[in-house]
Amino acid sequence: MGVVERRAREKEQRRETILDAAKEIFSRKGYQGATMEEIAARAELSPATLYLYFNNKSELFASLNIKMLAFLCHRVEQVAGQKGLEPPEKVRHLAQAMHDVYTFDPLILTNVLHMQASQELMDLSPELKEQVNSMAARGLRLMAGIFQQGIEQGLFRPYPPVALADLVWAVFSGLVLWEESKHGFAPEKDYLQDTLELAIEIMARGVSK
Amino acid sequence: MGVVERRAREKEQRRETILDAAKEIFSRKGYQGATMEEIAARAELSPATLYLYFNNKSELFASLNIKMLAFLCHRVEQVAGQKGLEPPEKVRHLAQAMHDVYTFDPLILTNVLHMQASQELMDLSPELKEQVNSMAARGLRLMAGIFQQGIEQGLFRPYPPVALADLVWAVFSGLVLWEESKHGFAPEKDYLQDTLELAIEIMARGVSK
Amino acid sequence: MGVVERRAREKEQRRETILDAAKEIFSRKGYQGATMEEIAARAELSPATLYLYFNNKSELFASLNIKMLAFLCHRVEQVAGQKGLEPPEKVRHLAQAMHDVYTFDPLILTNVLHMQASQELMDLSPELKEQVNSMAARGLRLMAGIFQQGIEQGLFRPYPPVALADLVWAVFSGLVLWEESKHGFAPEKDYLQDTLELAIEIMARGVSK
Amino acid sequence: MGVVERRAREKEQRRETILDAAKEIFSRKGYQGATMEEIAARAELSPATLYLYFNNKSELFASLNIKMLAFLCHRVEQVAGQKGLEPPEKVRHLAQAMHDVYTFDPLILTNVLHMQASQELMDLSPELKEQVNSMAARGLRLMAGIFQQGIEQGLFRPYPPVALADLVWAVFSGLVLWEESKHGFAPEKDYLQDTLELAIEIMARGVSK
DNA sequence: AATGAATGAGCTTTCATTCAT
DNA sequence: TATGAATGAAAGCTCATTCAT
Repeated sequence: MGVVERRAREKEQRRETILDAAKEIFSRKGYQGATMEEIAARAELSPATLYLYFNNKSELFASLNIKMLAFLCHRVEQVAGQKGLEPPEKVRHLAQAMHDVYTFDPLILTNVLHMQASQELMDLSPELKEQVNSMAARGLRLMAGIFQQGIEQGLFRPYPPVALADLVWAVFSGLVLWEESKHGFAPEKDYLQDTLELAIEIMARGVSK
Repeated sequence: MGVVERRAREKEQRRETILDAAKEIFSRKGYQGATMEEIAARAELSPATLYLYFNNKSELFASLNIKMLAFLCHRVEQVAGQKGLEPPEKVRHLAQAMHDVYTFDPLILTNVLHMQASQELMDLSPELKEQVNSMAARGLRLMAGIFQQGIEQGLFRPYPPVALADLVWAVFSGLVLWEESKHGFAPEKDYLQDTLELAIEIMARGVSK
Repeated sequence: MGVVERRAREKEQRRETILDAAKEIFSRKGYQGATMEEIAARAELSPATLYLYFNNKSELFASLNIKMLAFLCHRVEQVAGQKGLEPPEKVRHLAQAMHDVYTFDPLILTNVLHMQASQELMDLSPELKEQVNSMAARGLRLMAGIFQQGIEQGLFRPYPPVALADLVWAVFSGLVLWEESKHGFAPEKDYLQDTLELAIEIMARGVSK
Repeated sequence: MGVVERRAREKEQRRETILDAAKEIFSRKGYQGATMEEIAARAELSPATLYLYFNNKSELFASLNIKMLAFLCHRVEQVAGQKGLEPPEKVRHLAQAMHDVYTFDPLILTNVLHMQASQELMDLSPELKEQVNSMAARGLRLMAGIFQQGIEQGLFRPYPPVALADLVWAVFSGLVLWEESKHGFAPEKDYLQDTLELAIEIMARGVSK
């Protein structure tokens, strides 16, 4: 492995460092509240350096979201692609997968949704925009597919599949927001697990005949 | 009806105009993203005029939230205070009430939660801070009370009532976020009703023995 | 005295009310620090009303200074015009007169000097500008006259009279500034008298052969 | 002399450039009247740049005053510490020292006194506040010490030493204000020297038995 | 490649001034 | 005559972004 390769790996590592820092700051302060300077400080770099890796603030944010969406898609894909699993089982696995995602980073969805909501404001390059959108769509399509399969096998009520995917999304988002709300309302942590279980049941219930 | 009265009514109306504009903008852009200039433009006023009615940006935001919380509390109170209604019925009514609130303004909770999350950053006057917090607490206490009553009557599983109130909150927030997400993912509107029904069932299920 | 006269007197009274309020506020906050709103509040009037009596902030300030200068000139005139008084006596009386002025309003000179210093910045009407300048000049001329007389009678050293008048001014200003400085350095009040006495001596000493 | 050193020196130089510009503008317009934009323009920098060197307007003003007070303290210290000098001589030297300070920058005291007067209004960091106050106190203590010594040796009348230091201060301030007043009254420059001499005599006279 | 330094653009906020009533 | 309400203009300050080194 020559110098070129090492350089490339180093560069990739820096990128990750920055994305990690960005995740931390964007999560805590929101997109508008975060400053490039603060992200740079957390990454132990100068603000100017960030611009060597990302064209501007919104592309940094977008790249972060793509990374997170990729992880989410990956997990959902695993579930969707699992052979020899009945749809109801898959739904359970799906919920578990989403819980994993949530555990991996509780703020994924807050961010992703925010990205979606204000996409028109950000001046992303067309490629990035495309990437974000297609990835989000893919995640939903995968989820919808699971429910669709169940419907086709006559196991699920024929709720329009998109709506069900949205339900997953919604309940999951509930968890996220709920988590956030605790800064103010402060229930005990453990009820998250209870809530998750209920959410799984809802999903299963909502789709099984 | 003297001049003074008309003046007072006009003033109150302006306040409402501003709060409406603020709701619109804060909802779309978030607290940090919204600018006083934009809010003023939407209210068809000059930015300076906003400061005749609100001391600063955060107090405008806080006032908006207080108004929304007041409406929410009012509705929940109606349900909680309804005589001759069994707790399970009340839970159904509660869900309906929250749907009303949601219909009245789909963005209530997004804002309120954001307010809770970043409260420490805003330099609110102590009075306003107190008002926001006590109102939020009151809303939760009312909801918790409904479940508590059910538990005491042996009709509900003894989930800690706070957790249940949080569940309501969480699922409801899910609806909100879900709604938001549609800016990006755009499912059809009507599924909201389905989701709500499911949410009602969850709540009933989660609490009935 | 008809209605017209009463109206005129009332109007004059309002003017005085405003000038009093202005004196208070300008003294405490300085020209730039004072706001029309604060002055209006102190005069128990609306800001708009101030503009019925004065064209703008600087003319209000200028009018105030003219009033104060008038009082100062009046006192100095009394001393200068006193028959049968030898110049050395007159100097003593002059110092006393200035002390009276100072007692009447300790901030006269701070204000007047500020006015002089930044005159070019204020957009005064030519008439007001003229009035302020001629009044200040008259005050100095009167003081200079006293010393001049002494010199002509061979009683005072032939210091250029303007310089001596300036000395009076300077020492007196010292008192003013000194008073101001006490907000920070806080010596006891009574030493003002001592200092004044010394100042009188300086003045007498500086001019007597 | 590495890059780091040169950077540091350049940075220090910029700071000085800004302080010089600030001195000029604050002196002419006063604290409230001066604008950051004007100061920046004079320093041939953008307003934003000022904030790289000073946290805000009041800290810039405070830093300026600290610098000036430091110079003043330094000069007074030299006089106070001079061995083999009788108190009366020291008073003369003190007056000369203050004249030096005045020559170095005629506006030192105008600024410093203004700072003292409105200190409570400015939101300085506690450290800066402490620095300004302790430095001003130190200057006065040094001056008072000189007179105290004379009193203890029975050479001066037992005027409370603080009052005497204040007298020095006051007369000196008179010079400053007087200088200011000339923008309006414009006597010739040279009389400053005469006035100074008289001031020296006052001080000597005021304190010698 | 990395950064210290600089800045233009924009935001919140204030205030002298105006005007309809 | 008096004023409540409104606002243009400007001030302090922040921050994404650039550029010389």
